[in-house]
Amino acid sequence: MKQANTGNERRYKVALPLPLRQTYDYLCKSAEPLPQGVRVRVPFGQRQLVGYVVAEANDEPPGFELKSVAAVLDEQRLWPDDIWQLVRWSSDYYHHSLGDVAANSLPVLLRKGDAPEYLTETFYALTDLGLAQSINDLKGAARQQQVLAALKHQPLRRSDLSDIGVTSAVLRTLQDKGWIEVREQAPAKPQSWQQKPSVLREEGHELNTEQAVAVSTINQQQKHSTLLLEGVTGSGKTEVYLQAMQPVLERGEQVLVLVPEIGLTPQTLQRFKERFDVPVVMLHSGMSDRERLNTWLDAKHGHAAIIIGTRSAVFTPCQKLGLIVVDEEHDLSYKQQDGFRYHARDIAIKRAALLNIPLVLGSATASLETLNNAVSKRFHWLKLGQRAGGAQMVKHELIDLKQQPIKAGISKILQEQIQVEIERGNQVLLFLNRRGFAPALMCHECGWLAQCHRCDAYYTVHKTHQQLQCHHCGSQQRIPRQCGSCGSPQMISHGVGTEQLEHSLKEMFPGRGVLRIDRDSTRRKGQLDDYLQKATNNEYPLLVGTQMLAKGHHFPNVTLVALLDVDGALYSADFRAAERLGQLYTQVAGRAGREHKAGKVVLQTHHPEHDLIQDLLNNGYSHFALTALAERQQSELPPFSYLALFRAEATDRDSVVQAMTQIQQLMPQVDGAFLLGPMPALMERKAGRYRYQLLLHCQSRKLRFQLIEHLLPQINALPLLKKVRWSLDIDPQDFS
DNA sequence: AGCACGCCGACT
DNA sequence: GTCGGCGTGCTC
Repeated sequence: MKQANTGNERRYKVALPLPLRQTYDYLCKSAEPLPQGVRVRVPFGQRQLVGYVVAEANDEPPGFELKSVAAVLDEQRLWPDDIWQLVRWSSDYYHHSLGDVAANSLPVLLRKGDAPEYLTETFYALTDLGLAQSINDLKGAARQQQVLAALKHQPLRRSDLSDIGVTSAVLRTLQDKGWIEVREQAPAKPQSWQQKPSVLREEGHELNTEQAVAVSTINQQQKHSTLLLEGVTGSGKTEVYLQAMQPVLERGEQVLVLVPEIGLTPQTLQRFKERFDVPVVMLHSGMSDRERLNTWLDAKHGHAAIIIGTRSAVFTPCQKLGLIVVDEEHDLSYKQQDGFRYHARDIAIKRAALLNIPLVLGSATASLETLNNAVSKRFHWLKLGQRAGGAQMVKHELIDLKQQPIKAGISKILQEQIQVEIERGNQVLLFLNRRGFAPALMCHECGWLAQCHRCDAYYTVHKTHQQLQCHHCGSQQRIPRQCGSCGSPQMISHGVGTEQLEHSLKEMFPGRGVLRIDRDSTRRKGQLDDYLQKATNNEYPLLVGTQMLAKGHHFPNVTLVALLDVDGALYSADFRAAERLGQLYTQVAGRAGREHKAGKVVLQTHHPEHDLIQDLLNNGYSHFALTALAERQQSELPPFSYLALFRAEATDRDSVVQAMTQIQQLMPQVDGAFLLGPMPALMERKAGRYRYQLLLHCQSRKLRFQLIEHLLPQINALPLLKKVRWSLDIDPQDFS
């Protein structure tokens, strides 16, 4: 073996997990050059960081003394080629620090420098001496006899032995005799699933024509292609996924399934496990760091056949990946909203292209980006129109709030309809996207509204805690007894939130149970699952909830769903608001009347004549979305242009505006690109900071890339940009 | 991002 | 007199 100090000293470019888009040079002695991507522990200022080798440096060395790598953590890079390429591509595409992208793509323990190994566990095993013992010679020692018998086939964990009643004393005795020994080893992995005679545990369901076409189209793909599987709730998307996965698994290839954050339920996992006799693993936020690393290793080494996970799972290495599925591809949780602002769906598409494998995007309410790709034939477009299992189609109704008496946000007509349904023993689901008791506290005498001191927003009234809360910065205070302006004691709440809705429903329908599901009522761990279970079991006739109730849950007994207030989305400053309302409406409609009951969806609005609403209700999401797409084309918005959003915030307004103006002035005049702003964010002041934005529109991704690459070094050289907090968002989804 | 250095207010 | 607030500047 070569001595380390006989190696040559080389200089390396190292990417660090910082928001800085630059590498740092370090020296390292080794016989062979370090491969790209290898983790190194390096001194950085006063601390030590885990960095990633980018390349051996061959430029002019800097004029100061370099530090040396403290430890080389890997012999080879941790990522297989496709993931390493994906990491590099993402860093370019999002103009984000390579070190931070690399760190984000790894489980926490690897980020911190741990070895990419399963945690070893303590096992007890027979020694050669122990193996030679005749068990029958131990007639007087039943426990010892039991241990020897148990260990005869394989080593066991301490906990396995405890389970069969073995005490430490017995083990000690056997150890002293030299018959058993303690071994540190990784847990045994099951026999490789690729060798199994059949990957199926149970046969698939019979497919309708559309499903069968979808499955066979997916299975015909020999190389990379993206397929949009468009189907309303209940049309049997999951069954298509399952049957499309079967031949992939039979070839011994893995499947990666991405799901939205809250869509990751035990039921999802169960469905896969019931169908396939292969190892299924899940990556989600509830797992410990160690569990996540184990799962990551299972995927990388091919022990896991099906890998299900949320956004960050798109970077999970796989030994032999054959198919990627992105379920509910329109879901916002695929876009990371801070730091490395990537979109997991887009990265998944890139990954499938790199691996030359098919990718299925599933949604009842495809995003306009995806829909446009389907329309222009870049994606295969597979449609499931029928509701599987014969569930009946839902009816819909618009209630014009202008002509209605309203109580706690519920119109008279709606109240009557609720009454009818609950008397029949059915459940009713009411959506209101505003938690708390009321969205404002107002003085009855002078109209003064209690406003957050740190944000451009009103306080929300929370009666249960007797508090005013700001939903934007989290500040809270006691409900004042007097008006802050005229001193009048007549303070009244203004508007309706879910908390008030719950109270009012209890008064309107005495003796009927009301279950409220929102962030406030489900704060405790496990509470959400518990409530969802109670809702599914028909324990409450009345269900009240915010958006979090809209996705992925099946309430078979719900026959009436109402969106209490959709006006906000109709005249929003955010050009995506209408698309989201269409998605919410369609998702919610899918909640009503499944199984064997007819369902109805009711929308309450002051603008029943609004084109968007009319289109949505009369022609359905697809038509609505195509109309919206045409409008986007007219106004050159995504997906017909490519956006980049510069955000900046600081405690004083002038610095922010000036900083943004300086960026604006750096921007060259180019055909096919224009810059909008500086403009204040939708909420100009939040948590005591002023926030401004600059929006870059480009005709092509290439132009956007070039412009930003041109701008970034200049921006970094501006002194004022060091005084404000700024960030860059590629393909922004949210303009708040 | 951290972490240190630095210069101004309420406390054992 | 000091502890600590977060503004500013730097990290190979």
